[in-house]
Amino acid sequence: MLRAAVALADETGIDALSMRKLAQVLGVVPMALYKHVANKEELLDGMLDVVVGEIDPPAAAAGDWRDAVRQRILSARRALLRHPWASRVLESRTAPTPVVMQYMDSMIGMFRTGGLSVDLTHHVMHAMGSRILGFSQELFATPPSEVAPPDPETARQMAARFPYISEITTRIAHDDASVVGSGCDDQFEFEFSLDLLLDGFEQLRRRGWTSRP
Amino acid sequence: MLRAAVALADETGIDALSMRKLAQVLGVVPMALYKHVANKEELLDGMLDVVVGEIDPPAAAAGDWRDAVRQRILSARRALLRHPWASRVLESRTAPTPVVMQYMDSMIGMFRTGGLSVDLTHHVMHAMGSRILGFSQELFATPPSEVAPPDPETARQMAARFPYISEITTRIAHDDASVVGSGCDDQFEFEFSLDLLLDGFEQLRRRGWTSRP
DNA sequence: GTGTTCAGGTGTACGGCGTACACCTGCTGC
DNA sequence: GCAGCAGGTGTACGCCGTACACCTGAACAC
Repeated sequence: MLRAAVALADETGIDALSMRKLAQVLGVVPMALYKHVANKEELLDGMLDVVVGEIDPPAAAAGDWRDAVRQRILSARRALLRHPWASRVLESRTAPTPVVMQYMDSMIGMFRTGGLSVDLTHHVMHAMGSRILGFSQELFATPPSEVAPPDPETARQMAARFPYISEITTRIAHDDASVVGSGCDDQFEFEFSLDLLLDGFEQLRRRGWTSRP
Repeated sequence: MLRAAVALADETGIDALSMRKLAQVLGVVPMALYKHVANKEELLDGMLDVVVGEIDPPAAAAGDWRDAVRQRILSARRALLRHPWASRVLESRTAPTPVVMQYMDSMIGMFRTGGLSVDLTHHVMHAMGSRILGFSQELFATPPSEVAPPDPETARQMAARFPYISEITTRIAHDDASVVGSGCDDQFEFEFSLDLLLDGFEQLRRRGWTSRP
């Protein structure tokens, strides 16, 4: 049932996932689902557990702790990208399931094993935010090639009104003139800030940083 | 009408905000609202514009660019905290309104004025993510004192199952034994990662970092 | 074999939602 | 005096989650 729900959400989007639709796919009456989950929230929790279950376990320790963390987080990212609805659902949750807590715990363990203090690790986890689960909420990530390129007139108005934005967008357009797709390289952006954070953490660790001097 | 919607969401929460309820508050029939907004999405967009409008404009440049950015982002944070629903609604949006774009543009301007290259600024904006608007998606931020402290037995089970999590939570509990409220200091956590990022950006700027060598 | 239990499927119904569509009202400018 | 129009009204549709009472058939004890 959870598999069916995940598959349905993958195919038709999370907004189209209703108890009724899911029941229909399963060839069953809507209320039958309630013998397996208490309510829709619990269904969503279960679906997230499936996704989190797809994340690779921590790699055997070798070299820098940052490599291990990086690798795992990129695995999480891959899982989240396979199920585009998962990040939005995750954001809407108010309490973590045991499966998610298990993941968080092992993630914390990777920092601790890397030599970060309890104190630093705590703040590090906060700083990572949703990145710990492989996604960052890019405000208004534009789905590729959704909007048609604006006509020259409105483009000129845009440039006048939002000079800094247009400075960046023209730079991007120029940079990947050779590449097929236009727009930002989400993977690059994700790794950029991930590495920035991990390097920052490492510097604090070396300095023996503490929040209470 | 937008003010009424914002006030209603502030009081009763975003989930309780329906076109019907809002109409009722305004002493009007639900369909009357559709003479002012095309649909509920547009209403939500308008409400966000109100919130974003509450953010202070950039402070007059003085000293480090980081101070100016920091100050503005903390102002955004205050606005977002006044309207707890705003961050969740923001996350659900797919396209920015002109008001939000204006804000983003001026934010980019602050980085550019600070001496960051177009290239660096672009990635910096991505790295900031939702922090640019004053919030970070803390996964599962626990509302203060929502859950009762678990009985000793389940606490012991928790500690056994999630050793690293409990290591941190006991540390937190110990640290603010003197303070009234327990739990994390969200403001501290926010500023911790904000400063970590800003300092990271500044280092890259000094080094003349570029994504295309 | 008979009766009990129970996991799990069924059918009906309720109250909520967003909103399409046709209609009405009262003010404005000519 | 009247057209135009901004804005409020009433009805209705199709969707949603889910409460509640009911049914079915297999597992099992005796």
